[in-house]
Amino acid sequence: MSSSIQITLPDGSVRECPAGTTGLELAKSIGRGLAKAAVAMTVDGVTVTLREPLQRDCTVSIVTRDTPAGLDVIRHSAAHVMADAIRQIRPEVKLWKGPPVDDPRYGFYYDVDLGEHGITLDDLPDIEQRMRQIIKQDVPFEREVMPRSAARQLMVERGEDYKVATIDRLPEDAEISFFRSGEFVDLCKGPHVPSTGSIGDGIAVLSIAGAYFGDDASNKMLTRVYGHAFADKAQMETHRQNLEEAKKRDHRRLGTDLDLFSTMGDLGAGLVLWHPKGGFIRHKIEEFWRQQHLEGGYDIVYSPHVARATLWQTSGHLDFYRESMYSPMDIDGNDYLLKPMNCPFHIQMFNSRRRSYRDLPFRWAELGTVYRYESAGTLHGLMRVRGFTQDDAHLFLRPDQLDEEIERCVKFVLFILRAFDFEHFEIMLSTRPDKFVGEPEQWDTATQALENALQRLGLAYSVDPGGGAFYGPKIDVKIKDSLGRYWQCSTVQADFTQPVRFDMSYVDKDGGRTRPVMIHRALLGSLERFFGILVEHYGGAFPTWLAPVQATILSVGERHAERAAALAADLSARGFRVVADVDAEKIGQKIRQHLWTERVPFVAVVGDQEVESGGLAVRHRADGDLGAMSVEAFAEMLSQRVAERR
RNA sequence: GCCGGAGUAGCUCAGUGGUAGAGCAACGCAUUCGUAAUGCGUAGGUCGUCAGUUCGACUCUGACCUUCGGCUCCA
Repeated sequence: MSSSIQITLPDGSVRECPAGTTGLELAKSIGRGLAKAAVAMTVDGVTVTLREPLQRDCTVSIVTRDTPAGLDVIRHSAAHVMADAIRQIRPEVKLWKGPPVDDPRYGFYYDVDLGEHGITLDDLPDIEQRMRQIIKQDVPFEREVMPRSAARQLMVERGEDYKVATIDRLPEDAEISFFRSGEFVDLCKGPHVPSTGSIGDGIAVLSIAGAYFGDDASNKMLTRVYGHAFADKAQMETHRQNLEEAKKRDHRRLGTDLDLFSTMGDLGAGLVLWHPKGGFIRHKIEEFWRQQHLEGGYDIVYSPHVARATLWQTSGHLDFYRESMYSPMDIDGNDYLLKPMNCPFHIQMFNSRRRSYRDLPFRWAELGTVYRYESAGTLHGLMRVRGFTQDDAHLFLRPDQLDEEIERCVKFVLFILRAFDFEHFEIMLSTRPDKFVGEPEQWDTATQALENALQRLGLAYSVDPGGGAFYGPKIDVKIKDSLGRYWQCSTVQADFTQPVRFDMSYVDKDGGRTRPVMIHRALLGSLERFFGILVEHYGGAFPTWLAPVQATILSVGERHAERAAALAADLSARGFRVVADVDAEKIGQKIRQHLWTERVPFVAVVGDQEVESGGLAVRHRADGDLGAMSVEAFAEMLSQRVAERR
């Protein structure tokens, strides 16, 4: 204690302190404001609790509550306090784990086992109330290190079976630490805030769900309680508002409100009805898609919805994914299956005649409707369905064409997504799974080709080890929905395996037979899912080029009805989607109806002034009042927007 | 598939062991109005489905279907 140590701070300054100085003391010595905002500290790169005494020369930065690292600590501590609260209400509870999570909806959870009588939504306010009490009591979080036997005994005594199991699974040399706050003690690496008061009042207990012990579906299911914590109450309030806002943008809500689609019960789960307005938007998406493919060197092909089981036997689907396919139907004594993928058909097209190296690459694209028997519990609006249309394409290449074509595909993906105003995606490189076909060397080559493409294009990506398809590695692009969930849309997959299974070949320069390489790729992924994401992305307010109705002409009074109808007819004849509203309603009501409720991009008002001038008073949903203009000017404006796809 | 909610009018929801209500939307009438809700009226429901308990079930019980929040899964 007598000796002093040198502490280097983030600004480079060095402080001389007595050895054994704690983070709390250090923070106080730097400034009161900092001490108040401090929740943990990073010592030589390792984040620890502020109660930790500093014994050696080191570099220290104080972690404050408003930083991502600080919030992580607050949320972790809040999880402990929540477990404490649940334990006070239900002493028989057995705890499993309660980490902070990186999810926009929730900050942390705790998995608990409550035996016969789980908790219900009605219990959540009580838990939150109890948490607030514990926070108010400002109980210190104290770290304790114990030998394995003592740690085990403590958990056995407290009936924490899951914690005992956790201890038993810790490696031999692991340091076993606990954090104690009052009566509550939990096996934990930490770090935690110095005392429960530091968590603050920006907390909430939000929802409950089931979760498997050990994240393994063959294990018992426990109760997961989700909560959130922020640096302060105002941020928690903002978060609640964001959740409300996201709810309003939820594609299922908007799909009903705007009459875009439905997934009504009698159809069967996971099947979608596209209503006229949703169908029209899909039509525009498909139109754009076809045009871009034809311009991009693709050919458009079609294939049937069912095929004989033998085809799926050859492709390997029956061996690998039978349980994800709809049951077979008996046709003339043969089993037929609904297609879960389009690739075997395109391969059959390739094999339908002799191919030359001169013809490659083939780029064959299809909007192919596939059926997959997804588990009932995973179905979700348009995002996860059982019948959907893939914007699929298969490229058949000479091996030397692989690198270039992969790069082309990835570029195409980005171009298409950007056309729909998506700028933020998550790119993932998925490598060889445990269950795979083909040769490891081929996998390496293909993985390298994918990685090269990402690097040449300068794209940030992460690696998902073992996340590849059974036939090859892939690049996946995910898009975020309004609730912060990521959904996979685009995919580019290399495949050396299907060509072998289907014994594909082309005639090479020297007259010999060579095996082609395949790329599977989808840009939008599933039209259903993409549409769902698009609805949320635009909040139902589709840009002019996609909007089912681009403009509504509103008559002010009865004497303007004829003129309004004529203008709508005129603009319709020019190829725009324009209707007139000549109801005897007030203009404010009509504006509200069309611009805000139905989210039509433009309204144009026709009253005495406009009848006289022959023009329109135009207003845009987002850009506001655009003033009076002639029909020609308005038509020009619409054309401009459509041409620019906005 | 698993855990836990929910299903009443087109939508959002209230309601009770004795065969149902509100607001918005729809429709009709009146109003003819200048940029985010005009008034009055009418109509609309086998209370998810099927069984069971009961004198009687929308209400209680069970199964199933659908759906919501997660978990597992996602070629």
